[in-house]
Amino acid sequence: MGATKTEHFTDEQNAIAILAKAIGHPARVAILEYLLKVDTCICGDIVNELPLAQPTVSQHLKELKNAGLIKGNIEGNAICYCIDENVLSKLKSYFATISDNLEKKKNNCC
Amino acid sequence: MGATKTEHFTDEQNAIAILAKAIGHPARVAILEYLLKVDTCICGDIVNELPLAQPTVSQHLKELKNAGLIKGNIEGNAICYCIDENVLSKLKSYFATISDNLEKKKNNCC
DNA sequence: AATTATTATCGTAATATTGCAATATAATAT
DNA sequence: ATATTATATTGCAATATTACGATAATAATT
Repeated sequence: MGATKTEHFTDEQNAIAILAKAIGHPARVAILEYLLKVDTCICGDIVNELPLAQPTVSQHLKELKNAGLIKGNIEGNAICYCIDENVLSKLKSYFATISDNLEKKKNNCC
Repeated sequence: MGATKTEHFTDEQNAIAILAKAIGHPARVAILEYLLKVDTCICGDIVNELPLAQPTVSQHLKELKNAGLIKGNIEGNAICYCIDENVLSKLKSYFATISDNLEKKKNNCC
């Protein structure tokens, strides 16, 4: 035991969980925010921005890519990473829906 | 090694990461969605809704509570859990900001 | 061809998460 | 008081994550 029982949940639940899990580390939040900040997305310097060793950063980038949050293009020598707009738009509407529904209900029982 | 280097990131980055991490498991996504669905929030039956044993569900609830996503009130014998509106509103605006900024930039380099 | 720069992968240690059986706790009901 | 119901905690095994040094892979530069 110890492995997540993915098969018992809906595809949407798993999809949201995968995205949230990928964001669930401050280094990856920092990477996303950095990618958002810089105009161009030539991103070799993410390593310099973060207080982590290069292999660690590379691993975090890989996880963000696996989750679908970022895309990477080979740019000659380096690699150009950037956020996938569509996925973030999906997260935006997911949390908007939940928050708006809560607002509507206002069952302040807790 | 192996522990997250929390101290190197900003408070906001850590806060978002903690929330996202808590949502980063399909069982906890399912719990949130269930809490959203039911009108009242007397929630002992979450265990029946999920394909997991009672201690496992209790643990997931604890993690959601630790992250601040849900609140719990003792309701006589049982416990009444419900989502913290404020925290979800915070997530809503965080992802809305990112998504809207991306939309504005439209630097489709990847 | 050798060097340099950039990113990825491997291997591994430390730590965290997941899941559950067994047990404990707390409130209600009998 | 005892049984019942609802939830939490403990302890533990299986698995996953985090971090990094060492090394590999790839492409540009000299």
